[in-house]
Amino acid sequence: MAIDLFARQGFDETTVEDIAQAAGMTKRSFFRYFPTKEDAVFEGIDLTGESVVADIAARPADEGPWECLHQVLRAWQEEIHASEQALATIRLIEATPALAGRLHQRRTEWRRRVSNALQDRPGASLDPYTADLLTNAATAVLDAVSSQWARSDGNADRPALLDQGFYQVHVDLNSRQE
Amino acid sequence: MAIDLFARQGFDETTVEDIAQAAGMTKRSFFRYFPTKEDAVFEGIDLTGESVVADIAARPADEGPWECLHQVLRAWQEEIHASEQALATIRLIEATPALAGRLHQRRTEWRRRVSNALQDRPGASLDPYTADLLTNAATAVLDAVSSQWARSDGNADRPALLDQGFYQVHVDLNSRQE
DNA sequence: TTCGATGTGTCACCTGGCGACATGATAGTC
DNA sequence: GACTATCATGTCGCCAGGTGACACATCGAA
Repeated sequence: MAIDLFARQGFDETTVEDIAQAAGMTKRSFFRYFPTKEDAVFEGIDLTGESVVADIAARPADEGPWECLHQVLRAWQEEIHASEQALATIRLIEATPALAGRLHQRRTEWRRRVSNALQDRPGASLDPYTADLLTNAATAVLDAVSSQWARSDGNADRPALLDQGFYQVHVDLNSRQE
Repeated sequence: MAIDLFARQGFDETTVEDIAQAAGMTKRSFFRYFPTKEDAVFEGIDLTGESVVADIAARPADEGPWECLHQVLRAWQEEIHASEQALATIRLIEATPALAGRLHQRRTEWRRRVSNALQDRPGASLDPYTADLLTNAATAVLDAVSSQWARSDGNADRPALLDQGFYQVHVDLNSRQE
């Protein structure tokens, strides 16, 4: 709904009242559904990654954390970006700094939880710094995948890109350099 | 100046008029110095990385891109975070989503330029995706360093953390998995 | 029917941010 | 020393995002 308006006339140029009116409600009501104008863009997309944390805990304990992230994120983003509007949404986000910022805010929350989930895996003995490195590196891959996917006008194979990214980037666990 | 106020009473609780008044100017004048309220926090910090791009071009051509990033960022962040207020600033940013978002916006610009600079290095034949992976992975390390440094109350050795991060994370250049 | 919960509209308000214009200081020229 | 262009700043008014308080309606349970 709101995304159509944003895509047509731009994010900043679309007021909350416009969106609300188009949806047959009041500005005040809009803010009862969405905490901010930005969040209307992420409507229906699970960015907090409830499932991700659970999935991490469910992976076999003898799997390395990097591979674990790889498998979980592969499943997760396939599910997320099955949407029709994915390309338009990504383009919109890339073109709108405020949206990129908001996405990052959500991701920050998400990363904290993922980082903790990694540390909590049975048998894992990760220090917080390494857990952050792993988590941040994973989002680095995710971001690169999104960019490349948008660059290809949505034609690239997202899972393949993700796999490639996870193969090209690795994270060592031993914190001592040899 | 503004950071003191933010640190004392919180970012949202400090209005632009407060800051302006404390600085002996008008609200309107404040916005002539800073494009947004957030930017007052980053006062004096070079986030656009003018120097980084130049430094990348100046590194020896036979150096791998990951090592190149490592060396350049090592120098860069030593310069940046020599400031007294660095810890307070990082804490403030971590506690204020809006600031984290704004920082990320700046970083996005920065990453685009760094990614291009990597591709433009003499002798480098990086595809855009790999260049993005390298750049994003580097910021992943930077972010983890900042978090860890804040976690240690500013006692950790930032350059050492950066080195460790760059050793633990690597990025392969060959895009084919073997 | 009555009651309470839930959803929505209305109104008023604060704040960040911008555009337009006025004013004052400052520096440079004749 | 008077004149003027320039720049910084103040003043005013406006828009839009976001919140709190309150009223009203609808609907299901008792």
